[in-house]
Amino acid sequence: MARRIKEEPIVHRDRIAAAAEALFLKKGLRETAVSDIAAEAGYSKATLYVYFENKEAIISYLVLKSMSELKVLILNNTDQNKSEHDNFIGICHAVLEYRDRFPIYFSLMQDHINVDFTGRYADDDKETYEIGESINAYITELFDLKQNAFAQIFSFWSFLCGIIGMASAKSDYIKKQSDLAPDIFLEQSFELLYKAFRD
Amino acid sequence: MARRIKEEPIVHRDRIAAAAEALFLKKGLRETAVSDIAAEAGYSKATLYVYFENKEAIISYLVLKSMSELKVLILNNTDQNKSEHDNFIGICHAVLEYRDRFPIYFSLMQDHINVDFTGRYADDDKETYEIGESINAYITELFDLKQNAFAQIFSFWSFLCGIIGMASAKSDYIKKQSDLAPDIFLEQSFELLYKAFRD
Amino acid sequence: MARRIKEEPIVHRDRIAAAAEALFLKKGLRETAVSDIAAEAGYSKATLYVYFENKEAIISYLVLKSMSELKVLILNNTDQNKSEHDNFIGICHAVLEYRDRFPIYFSLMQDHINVDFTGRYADDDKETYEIGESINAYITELFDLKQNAFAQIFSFWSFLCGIIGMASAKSDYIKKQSDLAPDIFLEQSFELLYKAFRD
Amino acid sequence: MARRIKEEPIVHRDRIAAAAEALFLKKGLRETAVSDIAAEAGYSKATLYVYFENKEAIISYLVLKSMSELKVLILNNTDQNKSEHDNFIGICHAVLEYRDRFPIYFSLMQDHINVDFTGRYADDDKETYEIGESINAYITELFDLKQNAFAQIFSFWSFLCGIIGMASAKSDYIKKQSDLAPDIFLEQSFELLYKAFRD
DNA sequence: TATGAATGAGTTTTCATTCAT
DNA sequence: AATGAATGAAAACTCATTCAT
Repeated sequence: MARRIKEEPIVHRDRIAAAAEALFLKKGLRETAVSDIAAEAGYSKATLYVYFENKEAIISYLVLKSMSELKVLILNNTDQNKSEHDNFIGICHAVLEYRDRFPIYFSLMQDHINVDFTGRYADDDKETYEIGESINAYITELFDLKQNAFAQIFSFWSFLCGIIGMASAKSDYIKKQSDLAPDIFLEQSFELLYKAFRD
Repeated sequence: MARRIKEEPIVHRDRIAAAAEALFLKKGLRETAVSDIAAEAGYSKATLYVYFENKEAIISYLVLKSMSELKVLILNNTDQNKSEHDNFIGICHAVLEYRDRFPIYFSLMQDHINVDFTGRYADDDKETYEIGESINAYITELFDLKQNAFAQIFSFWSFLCGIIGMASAKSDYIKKQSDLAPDIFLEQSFELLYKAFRD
Repeated sequence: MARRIKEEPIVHRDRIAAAAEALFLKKGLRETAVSDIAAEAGYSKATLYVYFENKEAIISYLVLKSMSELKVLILNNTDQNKSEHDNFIGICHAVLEYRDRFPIYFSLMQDHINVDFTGRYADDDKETYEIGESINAYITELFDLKQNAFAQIFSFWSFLCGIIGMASAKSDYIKKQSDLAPDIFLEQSFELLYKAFRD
Repeated sequence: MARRIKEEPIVHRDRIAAAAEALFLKKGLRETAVSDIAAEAGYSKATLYVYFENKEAIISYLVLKSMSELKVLILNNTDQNKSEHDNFIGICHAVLEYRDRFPIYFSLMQDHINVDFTGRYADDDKETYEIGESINAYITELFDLKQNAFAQIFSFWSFLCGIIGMASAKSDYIKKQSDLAPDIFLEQSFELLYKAFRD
């Protein structure tokens, strides 16, 4: 292909990451070959390896970027001046928006956010972890959690990811069995969840 | 190998499934090759294809069997004479036991229990679905759910699978951040969840 | 390709080994790809991996076979009833014949005959080693070596492989600088070497 | 084609060659990538190709330089006033030192010193050849060889490289089978070799 | 019914080399 | 004089699946 004008490496990384994201979404992680990503991004396979150590590093990079966006989404959907209830629901909505923007990473999260940084792509993974922790710190402050802050937040995330993940995976089933649009169903579930955490 | 005395196909299927289960558990789904399963089961690779259309069909069969066991577990952990709270926690424990027995299928559940039976291994998948429905019917009766039975049960399953799945995936993280053993943490979460559903 | 009549695995292994040998000779070890060997042998690449664990295992097998032949060559070129001098020269000739039959393995020998059997293809490599030891034992007896048998034999092999290897690699140079045909030159060198070992 | 130019380029060539040598020594020839050499030398990969036609040319250059050092080593270890025996052993030690300094090139020698100068890196290879010839001339004079000078020297080199190469490659084997440290073993072998050449 | 034999279609990764600037 | 950017070509190896017997 035509030689490119000199660009910052980050431009290439982002172009590759965007192509990878599109394909992961369309075909799944394992089913997307490095050569597919290269073709989609308009580079040769070898060039990918100039910008990313390997396939795993592309994924880590993508997870990191999505985590940053999740944080922004959460900040945008909450406000110290709002009620506890509204902030709670705001976070639920942030995660919902996140799922719409990054359907892949949503299901990845469970596997990719680890405490174990012994892997090789530790740089990105560690940063991802730290953003996650900063989100948790923000929530702790927002709700003025005292006791058991960690356990409460961890439970909350688990429940929330559980319901959003399942509702996404089984939206047809929900439609078939109830008359609720999946997102209406989710609104109800968020309220249910709120009951678990208030007082 | 020596020709076997004629046996019911189901015997072969179960033998193969048992071998597959052991290997999936030890090495994971993708990492277990069909030839590994054949060797473990004492058949030739080609023979597997006599009893199962392909690898995916083995998984479907296994999911079906595990779903049956989940139902048994739930029946064993609940009792019409117990309190609502105890039955609620009983089901949570049933799923916990299920995760201990079938860690693989637990994480598979989200992907494998579908309403869409247009696939090729519909027979087993449909049966799996039906067992699931019968579990839901049992729960509806047990808690005497009237309004919104489906939505309530679906939410419950989603929350429960979310918390158990996350706690399993991140047990190290939990240990690092709190002083709770994962299963203690889960007990607390189950109680939290109970708050969401009691009136 | 047409399905083959059932044959013993060893037939396939030998067919593959023969193809590999021809290519190693023509193009060198590193320059011969597994797919070249497969094509030459008339199998698909995947089939090679049915019969050999990997490329290295093909080489080990080939080295083993050549070592067996070397032993035969040595036995054929020596005789308890002959003089020490004739047996000495007989072994030199055996190695010369060996080089003509297996030019590749001759240069491989230095790398492939090890005491270290920690490798994965230990089976063949170990057998190779044992044949080597049996050759050494035979020579010890043939020349009635008492003291320092090992050091003497090891020196002898080293000198002999040195001269034959160099003469093969530099036959043009020899022709250019002297008027000797390489093999005449070698005869003289063998006699020179004999002087080193006779008392 | 290499056109020897000016003064400055040689500085770059030497810097590159030094980096290459260090890496070849540490990781081996094939295992050292051109990009490794570039990084070690502090140039970009493309710049290497300004100073050397390709990787092979770097090796040729290195072989040339090592050949020069071998000559120095030989001169330092011999002396017209010493006995024939001492000079013989002196040369053996020179090669031993050479192997310690350039383990890579030692094993390369057999492949790299050719009479065939039709290759593309003829300039350096030819010079290497000429230094080799000058070493041979020196030895011819040192031992006052008359008849068969070439054949004697060639045999000598072959035996010597054979024993030193094998002793290096199989030092573990030597230790296992005898109680000799490899270099003690070599001293004995040098004496053995001397017997072959004295009248 | 059972299987030995074979393979097509991949997979990730590496690296020497080129060339416009 | 120097290089950033890009890549073609190849490498070793894997695995689910087929089919003649």
